[in-house]
Amino acid sequence: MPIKKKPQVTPSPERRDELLATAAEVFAAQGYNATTVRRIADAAGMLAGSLYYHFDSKESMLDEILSTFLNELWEGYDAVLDAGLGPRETIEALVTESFREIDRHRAAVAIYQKEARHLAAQPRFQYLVESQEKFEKAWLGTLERGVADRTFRDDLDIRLTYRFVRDTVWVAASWYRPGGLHSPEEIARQYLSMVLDGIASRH
Amino acid sequence: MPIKKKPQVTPSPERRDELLATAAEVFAAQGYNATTVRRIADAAGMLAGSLYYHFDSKESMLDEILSTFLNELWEGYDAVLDAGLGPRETIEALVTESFREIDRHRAAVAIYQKEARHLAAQPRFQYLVESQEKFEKAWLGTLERGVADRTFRDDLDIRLTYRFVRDTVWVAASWYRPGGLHSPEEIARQYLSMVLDGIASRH
Amino acid sequence: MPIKKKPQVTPSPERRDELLATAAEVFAAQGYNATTVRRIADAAGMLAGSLYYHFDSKESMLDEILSTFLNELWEGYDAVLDAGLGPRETIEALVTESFREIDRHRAAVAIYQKEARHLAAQPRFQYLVESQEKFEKAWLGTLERGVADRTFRDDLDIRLTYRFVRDTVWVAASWYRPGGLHSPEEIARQYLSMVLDGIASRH
Amino acid sequence: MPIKKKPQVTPSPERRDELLATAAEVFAAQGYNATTVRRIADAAGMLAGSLYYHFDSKESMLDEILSTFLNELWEGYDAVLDAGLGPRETIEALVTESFREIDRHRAAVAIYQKEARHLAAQPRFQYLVESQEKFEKAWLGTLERGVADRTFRDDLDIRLTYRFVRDTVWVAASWYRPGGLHSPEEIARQYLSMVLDGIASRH
DNA sequence: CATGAATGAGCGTTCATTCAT
DNA sequence: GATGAATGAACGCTCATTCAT
Repeated sequence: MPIKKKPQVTPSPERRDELLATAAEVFAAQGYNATTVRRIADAAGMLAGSLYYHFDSKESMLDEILSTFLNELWEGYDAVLDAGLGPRETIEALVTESFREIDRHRAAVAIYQKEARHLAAQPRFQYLVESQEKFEKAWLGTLERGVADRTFRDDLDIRLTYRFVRDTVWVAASWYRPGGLHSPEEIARQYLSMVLDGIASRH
Repeated sequence: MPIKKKPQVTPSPERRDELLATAAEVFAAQGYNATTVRRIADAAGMLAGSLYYHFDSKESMLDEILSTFLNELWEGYDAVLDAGLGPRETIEALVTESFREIDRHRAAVAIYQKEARHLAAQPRFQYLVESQEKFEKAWLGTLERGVADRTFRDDLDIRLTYRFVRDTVWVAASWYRPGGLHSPEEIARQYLSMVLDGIASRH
Repeated sequence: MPIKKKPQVTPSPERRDELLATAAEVFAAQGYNATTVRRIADAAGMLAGSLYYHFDSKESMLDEILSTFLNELWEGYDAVLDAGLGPRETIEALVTESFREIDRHRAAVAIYQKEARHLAAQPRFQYLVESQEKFEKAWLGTLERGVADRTFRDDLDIRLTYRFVRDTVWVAASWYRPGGLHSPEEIARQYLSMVLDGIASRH
Repeated sequence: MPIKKKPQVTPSPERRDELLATAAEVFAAQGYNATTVRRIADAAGMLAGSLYYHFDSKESMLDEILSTFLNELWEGYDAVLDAGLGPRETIEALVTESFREIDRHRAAVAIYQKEARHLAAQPRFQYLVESQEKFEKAWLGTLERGVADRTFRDDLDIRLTYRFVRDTVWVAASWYRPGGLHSPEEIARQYLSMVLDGIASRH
C-alpha cells in the first residue's frame, strides 16, 4: 500500500504570521511558561486545539518567533559590520539598528530577554547560543578596535563595558512602546549620547 | 516604608530563612513559574508537602523573598537619600548601594527583575508598585536637581536618562556572581564612570 | 444470514472499495484505535476531512470492512455446511475455506481477531456476536457428529477441542502473508494433518 | 546549594502491585490504547493524577506488567530447558508451564498477545523481541531434536508446526478464566493430547 | 516536623468530525 | 469531490496543595 502524493497541507503564511504576532504579544506580556495555549487561542479568537492546525507545538511557535527575529536582526547587523566603518560609527550604527529592531519586533525582543538564557540549554535553541557568541564577538571586537585607536577610553574593563552597552540597549524593549513620543532613531541618538559621552556635564 | 509584616507564628525562624534562601536560588535559576515546589523541597532535603508546614504557599515564599529584599534595599536607600548629599554624590551612593544589594541578594534581585512586572498586577504584590514609584521619584528627583545645578547635562530626556541608569544598574544582577573578580564597589565605580563620563575618550 | 445493507447513496462504489481496502490495511497494521483518520487519508492521498464525503465515520469504515468480510465468509461456510459431507470432510472443508478467506481478506481477518471481542459489546456490531454463535454451532455440531460416529476421539472435552481448532486456524492470519511459499490450500492441508493426526510420530 | 539527601519516595510495593493488577485487568479487557488512565484510576478508586504518584506514565505501567510476567515465565521455562529432558517431555513441560503462567498472569498474557507486535518496535520494549527470539529458539530446537530422534513426524513444515503449537497454547489466554472447571494442568494435558496425537480416532 | 498518599484543577496536545468554499 | 480551517471533547500528565499518621 504505497502512500500516494500527500497534498500540501501547509496553511497560508499570512494566517501563521498573524497568529505568531498574537502569540508573541502574549508571551511577552506573561512570560512563555506562564502563557497557556488556551490564552493564545483566546487572543486569536479560536479554540486551543485549532492552533495545532498551524503549529506543531507551543514550543515551535516560540522557536519561530525567536528565529525570525534573529534572522532579521542579523541581516541588519551584518550589513553594518560589513560596511567597513570606524569603531565609533560601528557602535552608533549597531545601536541604531538595535532600536529599529526593538521597534519592529518589540515582543520578540522582550521574550528573548526573559527566556533566552534557559532556552539556550535545549538543543532546539542552540542557535540562541550561536547568535549570542557572534553578537559578543562583534561588540567586543568593535570596542577593542576603538580602544586601540583611542576612540574609546582604555581605563575601563572591556567586558564590563560590553555588558553595560549591551544591556543598556536591549532592556529598552521592556518599556519601549512603538508609536510613542520618540522614534527609534531619536532614542538611539540619546542613548548613544549617554553611553559615549556620559550624563555628567563637561565644565 | 516598612513593606510588610508576615509573622506566620512558626517555631524556628532559622529554618525558614534557610528554606527561603534555597527557594530564592531555585527561583532565580529557573524562574518562578518554572520552579516546582518539589524542586525546592528536593534542594532542601525534604518532601514537597513538608514545605507547607513552614509556608502557606509557593507564592508566600516568593512574597517573603521579595519583601525582605526590598525592605533591606530601602533601608540603604533611605540612609543615602536622607544624608543631604549633592546630586552627583547621591547618584554615586545609590549606585554603589545597589551593587551592594545585588551582591547580598543576588537571587532576590534576579527574581525581581524577571517577575516584578507581572506580579505587580496582583493586589498581594502591590508593594512592588509602591516601591517602584518611590524608586522612580528618588532617581528622577536627584537627576532633576543635578540638571538644575548643572551637574548633569540638560540636553537629555530626563525620563530616558532615568531608565538608562536604572536598567544599567539592575540588569547586572543577571550576570553578576558574588565572589568574582570585582567587588561590588569596584563594579559600581566602573559603572559610574561610564554613566557619568561616557565610554568615548576625551581628546 | 445477510449481515447488513449499508447503501450510503454515493456516486462511485469503486472509490469506496479502494478506500476501504486502504483503511483495512492500516487498521490491520496499527490497530483500529491507534489508527488516525488522517493516517488513512494520507495513505489514500487525500486530506482527513475528505474521507467524510465517502463515509459517515471511522467506525462505519470498520463496520463495512468487517461485515463485508463476514458476508463472504458465510457464503463459503454455508456452501460447505449445506453440502451434506461427513464430519471429517466438513472439518477439512471448513478449515480449507477459512485459509482461503485469510488469503483473500487478510487485513479484515487480522482486524477481526484483534477487535471483535470489545466491539461485540456495541449494538452496532451485534452481528459479530451472531456470527460467532453461528460459527460455534457449526463447529460444535460437526465435532459432535464426528464423536458420535467415532470419526473423532471421545476422550476430549469437546468445547476445548472446538476452541483449539478454531484458534489454531484463525491466529494464522497474524503471520500469514499472501503470495508466500505456501498456498492457502497447502497450509490448510498441513494444519489439518496436525489437528487430525497430531505431531507425534506413530510407531 | 548542594542537594541534600533525597528522602526515599518510592511508595510501598504492595500498593504498586495492587494498582498494576488493576491496570492489567483493564488493559486486557479494553486494549492498551483504548484504556484511559482515568479508567484505570476509576477501577482503583482514585483520581487519574494520583496514579502518577506511583508510576511515571501509563507506558511504564504496561512495561512493568509485561516485564514482570516475562521474567516469571522465563524462570519456569529455563528450569524446564535446563532439566535435560527428551523432546516430547520438554514440549509437555513447556506447555504445562505455559498454562500455569496463563493461570497466574492471565491479564498480562492477554495484553502480550494483543500488543507485543507493535510494542516491539519501541526501544523501551526491546526485551519483547529478545524474549520472542529466545522463545522461538527453544521451541524450534526442541521440535528439531524430536524430528531427529523420530519422536515427531518429519513430514511437516517445522516452522508451521512451531507456529501451530505456539498459537495453540497462548491464544488460550483469550478465553481462559482462572478458577474455572479445568485446572491449568488438566487443560495442558488435553491440549498436549490433541497436539501430539490429533483429534481423529485411531482405528 | 516530616512523610506518604491523595486531590483537583488545569495544561499541552490529539483527533474525529464539520462545513463553507 | 476535495480542501482548508476550524471545533470540541477527551487524553496523558503536572503540580500546588491537603491531611491523616
